[in-house]
Amino acid sequence: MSTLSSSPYKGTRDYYPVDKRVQNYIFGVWARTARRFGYEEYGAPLLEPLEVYTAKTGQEIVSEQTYRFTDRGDREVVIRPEMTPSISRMVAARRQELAYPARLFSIANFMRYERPQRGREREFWQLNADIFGATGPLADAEIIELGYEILKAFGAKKPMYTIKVNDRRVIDAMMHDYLLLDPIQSELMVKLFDRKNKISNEEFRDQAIDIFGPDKAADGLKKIAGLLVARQIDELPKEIADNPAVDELKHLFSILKKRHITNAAFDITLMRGFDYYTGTVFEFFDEDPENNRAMFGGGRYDGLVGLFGAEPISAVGIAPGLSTVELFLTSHNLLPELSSTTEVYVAVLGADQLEGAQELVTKLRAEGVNAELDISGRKLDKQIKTAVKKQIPYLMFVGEEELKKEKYNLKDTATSEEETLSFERLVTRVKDRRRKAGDNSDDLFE
RNA sequence: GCGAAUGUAGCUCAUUUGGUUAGAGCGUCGGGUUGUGGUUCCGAAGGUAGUGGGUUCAAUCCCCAUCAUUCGCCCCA
Repeated sequence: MSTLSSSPYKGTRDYYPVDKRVQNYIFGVWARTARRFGYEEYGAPLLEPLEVYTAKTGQEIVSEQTYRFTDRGDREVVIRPEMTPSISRMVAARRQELAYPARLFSIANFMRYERPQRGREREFWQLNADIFGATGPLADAEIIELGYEILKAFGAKKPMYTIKVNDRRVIDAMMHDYLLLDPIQSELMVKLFDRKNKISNEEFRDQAIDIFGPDKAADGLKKIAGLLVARQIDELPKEIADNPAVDELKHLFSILKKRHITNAAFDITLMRGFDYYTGTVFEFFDEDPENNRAMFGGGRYDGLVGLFGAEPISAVGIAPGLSTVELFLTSHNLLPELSSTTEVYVAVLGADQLEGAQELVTKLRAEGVNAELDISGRKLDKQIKTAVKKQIPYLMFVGEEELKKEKYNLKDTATSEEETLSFERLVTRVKDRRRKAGDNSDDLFE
């Protein structure tokens, strides 16, 4: 007889209270920032019909990287691997009734059948924030600003990361009008650009030659070299600069500059997928040498809502992931000490005082204080150790004398400071701390 | 899907040219203190060495398979 394994399914994580605190902290910052920008929360089903994804995503991705099954009614079903198709479906379904521009966000979990790696799990959590029904650089800038403000709310400084920006139409112009590539070559070249920062210049050159073919390689390489020295939009070659998207990009950067988002820059090598993006694309990059990676990104996808039989509705969105943000916060030492949501641990001095302590805890709870009572009857030092281990901010001692005088010793478990307070003062003290700490635990559900 | 490394107590690691009962620190639990922890002292529990098979008189150690974790590739909606 074999024993059951206690480890979680491959690529998934267990969230014990200590982990859940971190998760709730991050979710709380996401939700608060999104609400501050006027976004309202929505929810969508965990399962979607297979067609929702096959319509717009590469076949390989849907068939090999999704959790899919046939339900009892012979329907092909997929566990959602992302939110964008679901929210596009929802917007299409109510396209006549929604008030535009519609600003929507959700925080949800997703599953992809992939090889787990650092910062990439099979089950993962994301914030999705999107604007529907607004075209142009103002909407694009707002979405980027939302990402910027989220990182600011975590305490991130501008030098810690950069925001790379490009435009799908600029990419198309570059591949088609400037490099004169056919669609198949373009796709390969896009992937090659995507890998550019991961491979050596020699490898890049050799693979580029393969794509161009022997006849056009020399000319093509010269053109690419010209592109790569262009760090500014103004330096782009004429064939690309004539594209209307370039003016919009310039406008976008001028808006970002007015918002003091100075760590955003044009990056011709930013590709970011190629299936449903139609305009601006962007990515937030961690600049820490230990964790130099794309954190999250987003872009404009004006064609997706129209796939659900409705007239097209423009859309732009951003999707930060939990594990990459957590890695960023950890590598820059931005994660705060998070204590228990329980605020007061009531230690009982003498087993015969349990009844009086119980009544007191009930009173605390009635005042809205999160309070836990030690019912173990153990010695005092054990009770204290338990409270400290649970990282409960306050410890309250209840014994015969305290109950008689109605004065209680309240100990701050972090500083060891202890003071004697009346019940009312004690409740005020606990609530003051809560306000100062900026309750970050469960306001998601307010 | 491909390549590499790793797998010994809850955690971090010892131990082997293959040889009695696999050790330590931290942690956990109990006690020295009948009202104060994060600093002491004493004691205890906890392991079929990831799992399965093979070689051998004998395997934690060598070989094969498998699973898991980590790193890289592919991919990354």
